[in-house]
Amino acid sequence: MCGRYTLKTPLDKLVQQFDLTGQSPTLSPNYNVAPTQNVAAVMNGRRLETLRWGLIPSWAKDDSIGARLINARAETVNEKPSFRSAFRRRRCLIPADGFYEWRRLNGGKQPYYITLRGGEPFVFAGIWESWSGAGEDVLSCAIITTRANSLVAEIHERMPVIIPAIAYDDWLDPEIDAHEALALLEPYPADAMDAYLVSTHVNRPANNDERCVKPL
DNA sequence: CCAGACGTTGTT
DNA sequence: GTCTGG
DNA sequence: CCAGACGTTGTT
DNA sequence: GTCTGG
Repeated sequence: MCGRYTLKTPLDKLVQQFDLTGQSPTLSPNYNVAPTQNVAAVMNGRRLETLRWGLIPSWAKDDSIGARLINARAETVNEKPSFRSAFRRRRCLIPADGFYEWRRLNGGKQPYYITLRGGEPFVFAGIWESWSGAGEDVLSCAIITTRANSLVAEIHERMPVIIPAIAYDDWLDPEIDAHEALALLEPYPADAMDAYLVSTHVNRPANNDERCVKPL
């Protein structure tokens, strides 16, 4: 799955890499992006916006459900009531430069840091929703997961969907049909990725520094 | 018809 | 809002 | 994802 | 054990 990631690439590089338009929110390097926090997302029109990680369906009575809807399975995202309308009409790209997965072994857990080979920033496939149950509207999002490729499978059964640059426009286009969007949800090639063991420093969401990504 | 759920992961 | 279960 | 709380009454 | 919060 995907429950933590990093975004430490400077904004000017993201603007260049993802053809961002308009005014972007300010970003500071984040080595430990965690659920319920505000995250940067590329919306249709290539505008960078800030959304809460953990999707709050429009019908939710309160926002607490969002903490549990941090991922949506590619296999069912077009069917589940919580995700279906967002998947069909409100897709986004969530920039990152690495993500963490925990490997279970002999009752323990060790975190690994996974990046693209070369360390370039990339984007997760995301869906977003607007919730107006409290005073102001809350925009929130979820990251879509799929089966792990051969590299990540050594660590965990699932991994986030990474959208290749050639598919950015299609993914963001609300007019493409669900079938076309589903076809983009494939595991990223293992031979284009790297993974290494890191310390449990990253376990604590408040820890946000270089030690999170330091090879063990 | 109305009531109640609506999610993923991992573990058993 | 929409679907499933009773 | 992991970390941390999880309860009431009454007193300071 | 289970739920909430980050």
